[in-house]
Amino acid sequence: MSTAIRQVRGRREVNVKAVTMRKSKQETARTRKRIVDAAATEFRRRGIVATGLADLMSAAGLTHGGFYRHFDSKDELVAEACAVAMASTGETLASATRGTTKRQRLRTLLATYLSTSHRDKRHGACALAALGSELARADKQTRAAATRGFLELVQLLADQSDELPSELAPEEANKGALVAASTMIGSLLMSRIVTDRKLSEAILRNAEDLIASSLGELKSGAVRP
Amino acid sequence: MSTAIRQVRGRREVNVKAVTMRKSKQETARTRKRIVDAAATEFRRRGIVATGLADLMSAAGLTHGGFYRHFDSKDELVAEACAVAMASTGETLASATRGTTKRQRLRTLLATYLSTSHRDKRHGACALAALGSELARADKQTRAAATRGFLELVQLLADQSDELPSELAPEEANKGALVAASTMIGSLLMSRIVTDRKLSEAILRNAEDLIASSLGELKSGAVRP
DNA sequence: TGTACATCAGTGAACGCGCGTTCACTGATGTAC
DNA sequence: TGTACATCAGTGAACGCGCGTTCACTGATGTAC
Repeated sequence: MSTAIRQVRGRREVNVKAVTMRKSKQETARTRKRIVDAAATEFRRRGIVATGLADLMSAAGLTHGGFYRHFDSKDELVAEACAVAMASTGETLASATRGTTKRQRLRTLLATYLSTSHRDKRHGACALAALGSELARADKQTRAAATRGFLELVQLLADQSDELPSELAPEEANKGALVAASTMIGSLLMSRIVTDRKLSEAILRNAEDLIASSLGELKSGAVRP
Repeated sequence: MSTAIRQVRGRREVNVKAVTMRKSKQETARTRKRIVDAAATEFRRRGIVATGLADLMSAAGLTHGGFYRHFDSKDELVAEACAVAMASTGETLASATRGTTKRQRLRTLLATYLSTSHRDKRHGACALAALGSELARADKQTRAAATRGFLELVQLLADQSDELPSELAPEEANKGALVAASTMIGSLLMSRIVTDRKLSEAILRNAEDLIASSLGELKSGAVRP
């Protein structure tokens, strides 16, 4: 197969160098992406510090030596993997709410994030809950990626309560969403730590209910004392 | 000094063997406690996986070889250190509320937990926020210790809203406290991850306000729709 | 188009290092008589 | 009380291992003419 591809390239090389080059870069980029994706999965499964580069590279179908053709250091990979993990959670939530009515969206979003399957499928879960305490010690780039992902989650929640009275400052409007996001992350985290199954489920269910009614209240324009 | 102690023991040995033995065990126990305390501090500062036993032992003023006179494995120490860290957070919160009026207690508790100094002084901070994602991957004993600490925090919060209408089931009464505890942990965690100083402070302040008014609402007996 | 050379993604051995754990040893303390 | 022996907390060297990183090498691909 690789021979065939080579021949095709050979025929085209004089006329479409740019395209050929782009194709080559694309293949390298694809490998790089495979490594980042494997990292996003393995870091969330086992933790950042506990996951070695050799494990990671073999999860991506490569040997460890090739790592430094793509990254300057493990830290660089951590930052990228974190960004990818955050984006994939964002997409999961966005696609879960797609096709539901505006009214159902908040409930669907909460039910997805605070589900037992999200709790148990850690390798694909929200990186903030899966890696939180390690992210707090990570370098600036990684924390910046995590911050962006967090703000996306806040925004997604704020979008569900945009029927707020317009006289409220946008900062004020985001207040409930900011706390709701922290509650979701904290609840998912605690549901994983706790050794009692019923308690674990109560944490998730209660958070779901309280956020729904709390943001729902905002939605109907109720003002707190 | 140790010679003097020995002489005293020498004089007593015939009559009070039991006491002499107890004294010896006490000294060993004190050393053991020093190791656990150092671990509780260092784990929270650097993370569990990232902290080596040699670092830990030298932080306790010992060399690494003596570790296994006190513990069977690192995991055993992790579980104990986690329990100690959780207990110390409980004491910090309890002593902060001591001397304040019943009415002020919730606010004081929230202000203490969600303060920037708690955010920044990680080595003495709440283990659930400082070690959360590592605790979720820890063995059963460690997670059980974390669970006990979490439930204590929940109880402490529930105690501030014990003026609830009595017809509510105790389970229902704890619902708000359970979510409030998760919110506090999630907020403290996120305030550490985020790269924007103002955002970090907004996370803490907003959580404080919303929990205060949310549990305060429960306190006055208001019923949600 | 064919040929000679350059590039560079990927391999696998090797680097020094720190990890958790083990062990022979020490010396202070406790025990027995 | 004094003496001989046992215990055991603590030391520091050593174990095998996996870590992040480097490097000489390979071979497929791309480039130049």
